[in-house]
Amino acid sequence: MRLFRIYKKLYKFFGPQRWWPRMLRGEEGIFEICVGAILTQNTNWNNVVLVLRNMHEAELTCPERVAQVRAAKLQACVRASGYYRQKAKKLKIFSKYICDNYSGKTSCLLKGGLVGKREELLGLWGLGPETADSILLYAGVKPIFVIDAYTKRLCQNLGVELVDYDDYRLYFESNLPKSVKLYKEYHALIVAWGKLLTKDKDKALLLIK
DNA sequence: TACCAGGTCCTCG
DNA sequence: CGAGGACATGGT
Repeated sequence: MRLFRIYKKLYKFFGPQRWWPRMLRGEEGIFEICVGAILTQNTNWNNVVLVLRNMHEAELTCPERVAQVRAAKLQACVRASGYYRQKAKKLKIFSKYICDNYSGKTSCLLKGGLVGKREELLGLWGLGPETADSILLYAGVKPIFVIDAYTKRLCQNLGVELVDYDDYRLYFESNLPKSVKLYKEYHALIVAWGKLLTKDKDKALLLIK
């Protein structure tokens, strides 16, 4: 298993990543993961942290509050993570979905089937496959492998060229043990590797040889 | 100072 | 479909 061998190398080099990073626990912690997953779309995590702090101060830590807060106020909170009008709208839509269908309990993600929930999330405006899968894996604790831009770059360097998002996902899922813990850690390690790739390309490539 | 960051949606051919 | 553009801020 080549993918597992690479995983072990990355783990040995970078150590445990402890994803998903968050300040809150319990119900609010689950919601915070979903919010972060939306905010980090094509955006540096540092900017996301600024927004999470704003939202915490504004007590926007549950779906009910986000669904009800004035759009202009939410936009102001979200500004630092970029695309702030779109992202405020995405947070509203996701929050309303949780409120209307699951009584505002983001922990609904922990229950039910993976496939059904994935379809629901993908049906929401603003949630594409990576965001939906991040939510399912890290908030819903469901065994689904998250594919991001770095994962595709890793594949490129392994000589694996696929087209569709799901083809990449199934490639990882079918070549690794089905484990939430492994999927969480591996995705986080790939991001760490991706960052190294931009800083020191030779070192990053050597690491996966 | 350009360029990039843990994507997604929309439009047009 | 698929390519191309829009969305936006903060760090280096």
